[in-house]
Amino acid sequence: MSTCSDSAQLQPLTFFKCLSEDTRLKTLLMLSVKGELCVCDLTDALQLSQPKISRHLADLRKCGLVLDTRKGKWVYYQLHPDLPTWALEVIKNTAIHNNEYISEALANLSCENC
Amino acid sequence: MSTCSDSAQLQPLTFFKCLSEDTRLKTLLMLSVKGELCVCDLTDALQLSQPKISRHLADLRKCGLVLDTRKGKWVYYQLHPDLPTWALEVIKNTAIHNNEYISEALANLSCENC
DNA sequence: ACATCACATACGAAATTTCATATGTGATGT
DNA sequence: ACATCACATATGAAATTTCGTATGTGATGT
Repeated sequence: MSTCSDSAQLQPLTFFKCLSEDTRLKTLLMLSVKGELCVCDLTDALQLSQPKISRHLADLRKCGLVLDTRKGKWVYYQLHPDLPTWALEVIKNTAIHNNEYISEALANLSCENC
Repeated sequence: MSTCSDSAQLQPLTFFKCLSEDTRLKTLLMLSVKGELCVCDLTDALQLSQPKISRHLADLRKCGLVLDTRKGKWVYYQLHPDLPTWALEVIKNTAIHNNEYISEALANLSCENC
């Protein structure tokens, strides 16, 4: 991912580059299903190292796809409320029709998020 | 693009990797608008070298996103009729809401395709 | 038979992306 | 003041992707 810190309107190519990597795609689909998740939820769900998750979240943040909110020690991520409708629909549409792609990760979440 | 010659069901990650490159994304969006285009239409529209277009079309073909049909000297490409509905909707949804992204390329098409 | 046209593929160099390791930061507890 | 927890970032090596040049293939025309 090239760092796309252009605060301009979301370009389709930028958007799809964000979706073209396994960790980022699963993160976005899970957020669309779960509403919000913290970094440690994602490391549990995806069974990946914390820096790896963190780096990809930074990419998504720079492109404006996710919004982070600090709550005490934890940082919670959600799909960005200002996401263009077409982009949000792509994410939701993909999540709904590809359940098996994220079902294992969702199952790894501790029950408080279920 | 890794050559994804798996004839299995289209995986979301595979699909979005196809959409994560400028030439491939514009090609798919144009095909969704125009129905079918030959290689030379695409070189004209995108102002790119023939081998470059051809290589990306091969990627899209291997992933099952496009279908090619020979008509005399020309090879025409279209979105694959067996594309899952969710994937087709992603492409159409993106094309409709990002007109400016492909408008210049569409304008470069000779009138027989307009 | 030969040339040409439209397109496909091989190959290697260059650019980009990914990732693990190491280090930094800010908030909280003692 | 110090340790720790949850997370962020820098760096460089490795893997992957991209692209131009050169070459191959099949169909058509002469």
